[in-house]
Amino acid sequence: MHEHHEPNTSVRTLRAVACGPKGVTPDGDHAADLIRLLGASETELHGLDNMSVTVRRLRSGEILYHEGAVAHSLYVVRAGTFKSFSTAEDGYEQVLGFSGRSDLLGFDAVCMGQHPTACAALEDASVYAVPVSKFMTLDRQSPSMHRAMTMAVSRTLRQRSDLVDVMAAVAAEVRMARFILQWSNRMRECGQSALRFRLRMCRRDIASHLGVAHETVSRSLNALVRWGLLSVANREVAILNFDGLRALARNTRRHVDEISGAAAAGSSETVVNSVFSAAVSRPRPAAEASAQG
Amino acid sequence: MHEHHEPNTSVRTLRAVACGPKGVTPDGDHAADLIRLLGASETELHGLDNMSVTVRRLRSGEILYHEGAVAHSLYVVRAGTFKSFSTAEDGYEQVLGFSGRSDLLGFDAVCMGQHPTACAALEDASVYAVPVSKFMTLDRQSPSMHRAMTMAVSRTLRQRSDLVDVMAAVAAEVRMARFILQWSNRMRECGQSALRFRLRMCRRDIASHLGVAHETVSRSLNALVRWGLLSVANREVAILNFDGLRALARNTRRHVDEISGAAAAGSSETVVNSVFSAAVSRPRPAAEASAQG
DNA sequence: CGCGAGCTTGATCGGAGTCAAGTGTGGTGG
DNA sequence: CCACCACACTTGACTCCGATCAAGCTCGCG
Repeated sequence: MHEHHEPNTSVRTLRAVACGPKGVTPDGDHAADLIRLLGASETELHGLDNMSVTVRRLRSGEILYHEGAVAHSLYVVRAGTFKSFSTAEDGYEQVLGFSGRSDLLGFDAVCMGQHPTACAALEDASVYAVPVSKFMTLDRQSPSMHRAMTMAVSRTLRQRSDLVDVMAAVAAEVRMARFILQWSNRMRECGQSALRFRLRMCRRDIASHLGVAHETVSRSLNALVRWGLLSVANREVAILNFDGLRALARNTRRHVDEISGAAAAGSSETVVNSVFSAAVSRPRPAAEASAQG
Repeated sequence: MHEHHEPNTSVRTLRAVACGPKGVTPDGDHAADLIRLLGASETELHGLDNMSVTVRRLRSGEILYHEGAVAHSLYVVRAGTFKSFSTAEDGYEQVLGFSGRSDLLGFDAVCMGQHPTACAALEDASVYAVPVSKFMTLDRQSPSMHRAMTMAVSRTLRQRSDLVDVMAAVAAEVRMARFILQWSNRMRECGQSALRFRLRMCRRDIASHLGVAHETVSRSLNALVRWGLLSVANREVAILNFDGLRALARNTRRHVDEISGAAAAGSSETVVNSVFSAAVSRPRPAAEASAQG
């Protein structure tokens, strides 16, 4: 299960990749790349030589860090996709989030010195590694880098809220809709198509992420397809009706009105509209709403 | 709904509060207090005079910041309890977390310049407010403060994972058990009793936090009482069987074995043991577990 | 080609959402 | 001090969604 195909490739600097396992790294270049990745200006690149920014490459399925492992570094995803997860005693794996390019990993370890969660690559991937000690004094060495990293941390926190948003939905189809929309947003932020993309994770991981059984993931996806909102082929997903999807995602209650009934009976286009309107115009007084402020 | 009882008291420096017990207090002392609260050493207190750390007091139910509000400051809870939440179009309120003494609030706003979530005081409370701009250059002015704040951010991230942990549980009683345990931990960290405490939030907020209906919160709490794990009187909670509670909280699947049946039939003590053992020793092969690494 | 993992589909049943009353409980004002 | 009200909380009944168990199916890979 946890095979390490080529252990010697797990940690190495970029120079090391090019020239051999023991090469010295031109850290400055890495630091500049990292700043660029994080979207900050690179006006201040002096003093980065001793930043010790290294690159680590991982194969699909490889572990970036284990749960409970001592935290040496923070990571910024350079390529590929990761899943963060924790494992229960009985082996149940709770997926806490998926991370892609420019996402920060491992920061939740800073406060305890060890990683509270594990992280694994879902495909061949690579990350920048920044030693925690370096991060702490980052502001003095490179304010722009510090600024960028701080932003990344904040973004991480925000993404965690998104996860809650997904799990908060009561109906399985709504969870799925929200998940697809979140993934779509991420794709857009990465400059890729927001309407056609490939899910990098298996159904089981999605299930854990959404808090449903993996059979339910299949059924929910199927439902969205039947309603003409999506087209799904394996892990390839295309959004056919963006507004309809968003309307569905807005539902906060279990019963998704008559959507399922009407849509299941009819077929495609006109049905889509009914889904849209039904999901959008639900003036139900929202008994569950608490405006206690 | 959003009444501001005394607008002039909402934001003030401690100096403004000079009428308080200790008389006039310069900002530097605020910074020192804040560092102390965050648990850092206060070896470097110079250069804190222009830190602009202010104190804001809130009444029960008052909003610290609204969803979408421009982010001026970060906040560290000095006293009281807060809830972070986002509001859906239909008025449904999703509670993202509860925060207490020394918790950091508002950091998820840094990456966008405005608060993605709202925050309200659940009781009379007060916070330290640190301007975002100050935070960015904090390391140069006060490394120890910077260190402490960074730790706080990391802790915030960790707490968000805890929330996922709560919502990930399938059975309602398990969610409740995990929630109670988390709250117990917080109480302990604050130096208060981990076995007896008062929930500061209403059932409805708990429900939103756990991702269940508020009626289910009542029923779940009741179930824990019936099983002899807890005693509940209004918002006062006492943990009667800590290990049993933890055993229950470990369940990852819907069916909590015969706990409910056996416990509902019998009464208290011996039942507790059966709950304990039943919850602990469940060697079921965990079909849902994915050890895909 | 065959194996295995991932994925889909079907059948069943129990838990929890929903609706609907009731029962405190705290705050306000007469 | 009590009446009153709004709100928080509890309890019951009913229905239905989704977890669970159980086969098949598909795809990728050795």
